[in-house]
Amino acid sequence: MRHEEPRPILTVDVILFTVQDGELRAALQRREMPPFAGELALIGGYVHISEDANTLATAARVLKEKAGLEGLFLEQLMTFSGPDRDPRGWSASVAYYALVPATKLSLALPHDLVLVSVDRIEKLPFDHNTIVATAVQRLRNKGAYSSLPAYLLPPTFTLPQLRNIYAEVLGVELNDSAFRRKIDELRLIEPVPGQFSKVSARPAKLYRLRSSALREFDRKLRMDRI
Amino acid sequence: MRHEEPRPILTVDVILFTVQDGELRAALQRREMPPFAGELALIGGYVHISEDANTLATAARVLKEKAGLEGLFLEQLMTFSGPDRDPRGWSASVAYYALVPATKLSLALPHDLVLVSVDRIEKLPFDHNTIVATAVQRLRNKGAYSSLPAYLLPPTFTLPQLRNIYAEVLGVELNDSAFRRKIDELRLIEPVPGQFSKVSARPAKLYRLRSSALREFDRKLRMDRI
DNA sequence: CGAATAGTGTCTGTGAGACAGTATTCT
DNA sequence: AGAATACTGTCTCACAGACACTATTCG
Repeated sequence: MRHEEPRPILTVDVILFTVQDGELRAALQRREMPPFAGELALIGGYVHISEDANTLATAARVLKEKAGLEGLFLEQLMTFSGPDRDPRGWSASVAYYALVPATKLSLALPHDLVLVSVDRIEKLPFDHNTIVATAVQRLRNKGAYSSLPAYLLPPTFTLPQLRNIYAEVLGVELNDSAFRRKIDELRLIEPVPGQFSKVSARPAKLYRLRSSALREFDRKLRMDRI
Repeated sequence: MRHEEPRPILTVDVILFTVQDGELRAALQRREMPPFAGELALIGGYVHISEDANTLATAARVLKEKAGLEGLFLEQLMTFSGPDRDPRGWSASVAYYALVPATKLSLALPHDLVLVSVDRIEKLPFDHNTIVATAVQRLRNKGAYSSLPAYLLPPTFTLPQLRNIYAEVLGVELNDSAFRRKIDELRLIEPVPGQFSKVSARPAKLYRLRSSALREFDRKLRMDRI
């Protein structure tokens, strides 16, 4: 019997993504407490068994308490574990990733949050570099066959904006007419009647997601031959 | 500060899949210890922080100790958590799924393991019904665009066997010539020179996976319109 | 008017389903 | 020979990329 073994530490980490200035960026926060106090790391925290219904609730609470953000797309990534990832001892961290439109973020960006391009992230404490890399991979992969990138846009958006956000997430250029055809077929979005965006040369129709739920396709949007 | 809060319980559960008699089945085991002693449940156990390098190692150890199986395809599914899923208190279970060829299993099926069709699983303790349902969904989904179903076959197999295992995992019939074309294009497999299977009317060429790693495609094998 | 961006129409190559037809073994 | 299963060839339709073309606004 090994009932005497201490229990592992259980934490939650959140990778908060946004697209800003045409770049996919992740939010990092300067740690207040040890270990690694003062260093930039993922937003995270302990599971509070007295108040959290599950680790998803922990992630949502941590996002609210530490970044002041609510109502975001939030999904479990995977769990990272081991004896050495945290100096306090054998630990497991359930990682979540969240998507926030840059517009929502710019209203009130918390002072201690830094947005860093995912291609320019320095060495982070714990195994946070691995976690971020895994999250980026998941986002790029899932972005190619789901409505996921749309959660990086405000509730209403134009077709060029949608195409650009997909292109930025996937890191490729997208054929405009093929993209329109595909999005049309999939019936992902619907026009907002009578509304036009006027930020560019010619006003563009405004659309919104037809359903707030994440939807997946059966083919990838961009099918680069391997 | 909440340092006084007790830590959550951390366990690992494994959904062991096989295809037997043309059915996708999951392994269940009668529990020796409370809670729910004597009931059928998923194979699982505590993380042993003194010996497990991470929860993947826990899953592999549990599979070996409780089912006598090693060297299987084994991948993390997701983590399930909450205050009520385990009567012992707030707990998190990192779920893994494993694939085993029926041939390997029939050599020495542990006495206390039961294989149940995933369509006929009764009420299980904990939240194990949810875990199994999630695993089946993942297997069906990922099976459609990866070499995953091949891990349900022995190291060498024929093309009809491969087609059947995909069809059984996906729950659909597959067009034979389209399947051959696709598998050929993807270069997933290579012939084993001079080897033939003689179980059916006409001997069939034997193949093996070209790489032991899981490979994904950019299109689903079967594209049922939604 | 021309620049810039939004949106449409059409040609073409490729890939997948359907299915007929051929090959090889067994009884 | 005929049944059963393995394998191949071909026709056709649908879909995605390419790209030219039209539309609408602004300076």
